[in-house]
Amino acid sequence: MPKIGMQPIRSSALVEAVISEIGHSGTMDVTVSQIAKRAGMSTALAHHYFGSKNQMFVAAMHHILIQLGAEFSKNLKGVDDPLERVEIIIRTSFSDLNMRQETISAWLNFYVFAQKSEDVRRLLKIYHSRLESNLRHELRKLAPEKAETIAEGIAAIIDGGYVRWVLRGAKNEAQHPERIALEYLRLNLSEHGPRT
Amino acid sequence: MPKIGMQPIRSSALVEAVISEIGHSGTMDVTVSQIAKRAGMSTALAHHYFGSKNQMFVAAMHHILIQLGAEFSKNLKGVDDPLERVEIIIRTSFSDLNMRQETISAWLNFYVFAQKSEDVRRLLKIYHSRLESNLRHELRKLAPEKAETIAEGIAAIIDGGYVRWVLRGAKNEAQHPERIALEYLRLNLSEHGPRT
Amino acid sequence: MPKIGMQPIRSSALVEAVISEIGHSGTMDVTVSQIAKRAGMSTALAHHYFGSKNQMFVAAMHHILIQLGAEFSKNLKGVDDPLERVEIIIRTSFSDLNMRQETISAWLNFYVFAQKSEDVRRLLKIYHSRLESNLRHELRKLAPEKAETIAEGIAAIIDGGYVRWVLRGAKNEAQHPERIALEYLRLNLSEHGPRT
Amino acid sequence: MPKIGMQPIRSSALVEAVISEIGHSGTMDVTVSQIAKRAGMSTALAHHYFGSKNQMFVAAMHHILIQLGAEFSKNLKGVDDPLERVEIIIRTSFSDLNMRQETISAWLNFYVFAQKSEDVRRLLKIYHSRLESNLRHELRKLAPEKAETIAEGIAAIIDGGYVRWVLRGAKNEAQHPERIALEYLRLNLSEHGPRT
DNA sequence: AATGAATGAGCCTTCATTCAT
DNA sequence: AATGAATGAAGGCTCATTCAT
Repeated sequence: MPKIGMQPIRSSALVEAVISEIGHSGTMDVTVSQIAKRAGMSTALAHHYFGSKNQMFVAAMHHILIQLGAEFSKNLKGVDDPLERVEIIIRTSFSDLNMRQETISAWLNFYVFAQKSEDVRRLLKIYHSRLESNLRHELRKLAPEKAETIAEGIAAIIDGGYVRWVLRGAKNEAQHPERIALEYLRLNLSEHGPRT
Repeated sequence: MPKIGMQPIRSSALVEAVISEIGHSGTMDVTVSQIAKRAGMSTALAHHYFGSKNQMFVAAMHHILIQLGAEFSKNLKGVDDPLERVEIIIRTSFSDLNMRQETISAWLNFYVFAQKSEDVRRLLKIYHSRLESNLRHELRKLAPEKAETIAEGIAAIIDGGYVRWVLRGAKNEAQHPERIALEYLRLNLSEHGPRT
Repeated sequence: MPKIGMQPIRSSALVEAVISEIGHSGTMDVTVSQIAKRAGMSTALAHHYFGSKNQMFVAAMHHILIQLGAEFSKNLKGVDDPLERVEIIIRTSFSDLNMRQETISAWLNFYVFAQKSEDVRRLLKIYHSRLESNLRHELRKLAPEKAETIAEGIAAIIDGGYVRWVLRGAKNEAQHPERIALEYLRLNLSEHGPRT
Repeated sequence: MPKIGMQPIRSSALVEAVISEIGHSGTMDVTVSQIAKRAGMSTALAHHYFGSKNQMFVAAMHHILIQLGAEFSKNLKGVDDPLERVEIIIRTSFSDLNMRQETISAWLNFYVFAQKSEDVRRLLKIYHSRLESNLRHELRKLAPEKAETIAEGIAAIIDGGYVRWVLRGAKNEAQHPERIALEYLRLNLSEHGPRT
């Protein structure tokens, strides 16, 4: 009596194990053993489902991006005001979920990994373009001639914020990247056409 | 009397080889073999001078930071105007030398490595505090009540800029982080008290 | 269901290979490769089962002692006469099995190894105390006031006998340590109270 | 101005370093580095004088034997009584100098090494034959028909005594091998022809 | 579906030894 | 006489991956 329908269960257990393990160790130097053990299965089974360690990483990256995308969608749903939408994008980027040391650590590692894995690089690029195109789309309505630049600025502050947040043990609310990004946005817009 | 004074030569050859090798492969998954070969010596000699692979990495990080610090010093020498000094810090951060894919790649990898190596973490922290304290020092003269925030913002744009620059193959001058950072600075200051 | 129950088979194959390899080479400078090859498996598997070369040695020592203990038990079973029991202990110590160059060589090496390995030192001490306590127990019935000394004497002759036997290639029956030990015992007892 | 006549100084420094180092570590797994450092010179110079690590060991063994031989000669000088001579041999074997953990440890290691090195094996054999022939020579005057056996017995107790002494941390004077050996001698002789 | 068993390949590290000076 | 410099060779150990069951 073989169990059926195990595949999705096993897969997501593994994906979460990958993220968790990377987050804890801070590196991608995690063994398939560690991952499999945390996912509660043998290494052989892990390979059975993913074929290779590499693909486990890719799947994990994919998972993070899907999840992040879903979070964006959910928070943006029903909101029409452009400024509000941009602010939501910023706030979501720095949500508690995304600021967890574990997540950022995995994220940072995937940035590095992208330089080796074509697959991950592609995933990241897609994610980046989507984020920026979203930003630009709204910003064009707010500050047409600077939209591109502001979008890139916000994106840079987001990425830089992650990196610095995880590196600096101490958390200083005054230096929370969310504040920085929102302020950056406000400044740009107020210059263009002052908002109250 | 034996052949003498090889140590500094070998050491710096190794350090450069480490950076170069990490830069090329994009990962810290480089073998001591590769490093030693690129530095033109045997792995045994590499170990003789550094004791372990880990310490080669630490030395390389150290080297990058020292070099960066020197570049800052040089460019800032003789400049007194606070605004000018901040702009120089930004421009130096994005100098051609520092924007080389090789350097940034190594840099990014060291960020990750910092989560494993106490030594590297310490080095990074020192560097960060120095950079930020420099920024704050000048910014207090320009915008006292926002100095902290602006400093953090600039630092975030710098780090985010690195990450995104190396990730995105294509270079778009409009999105060059230097422009973003300078504009960010200008905006903040012009709001505070318009400059000529 | 995988091939199962290999562990004990592999373990004992390895243990025997260790003893055999040490016996042949006369040193503990044997590589894991040699051991694994003689045991018919890869070095990786050897490490899988024992974790480290050191533990292979410890396991081998353990094995020798267990085996020796079993031999003693077997030969002593059902024998009640104290003198006979002491003689059996001596004879068993010098049984053909225990006098094999291979075994003694391993034995001698473990003596040396004990100075490095806490584990082996403990094993040896336990074995020694057990042997001596056995000897003393019987000797107290035969020569109460000299039991301790005789026991130590016999033990010394046993250990010295091993060492000299393996060192001296030529075997001279007149100098067989068994004879020496038995004679030593006889002398001590005859002085104390003549036997029939 | 090359220094002249350094050779004997360097040699004996090295020989002592070898013994010392083996004694401290309890193994022959000492590196030429360690030896050379303790002898206050470079490894290159150590090789210059001895050619190879192996020969350093051989020289050290040689040194120990020479020194032991000298001790015997000194103590036996002028003594004519056979019994007294045998007792002196025993007492010298267990002199404080020879019972030092360091010495015994080196000694034990050389026993093992003898199984690999033809040179050391030869040295040991010569030493053994000389010791035994001395013993036999005297014992023939005391107990002609048992001389061989007694000699071997004493020798076994000596070697066994060393081994057990170094193994057992605790020193129990009642179990000091010297006492055992002397008692063994007395017993054998008293049986043959009682002495007062 | 699942896993113990097994291994090839490779990596870091150590070390005896040689050489030029 | 003396040593820093340098390396080839080898060893212990790890790990991703495959396979038989």
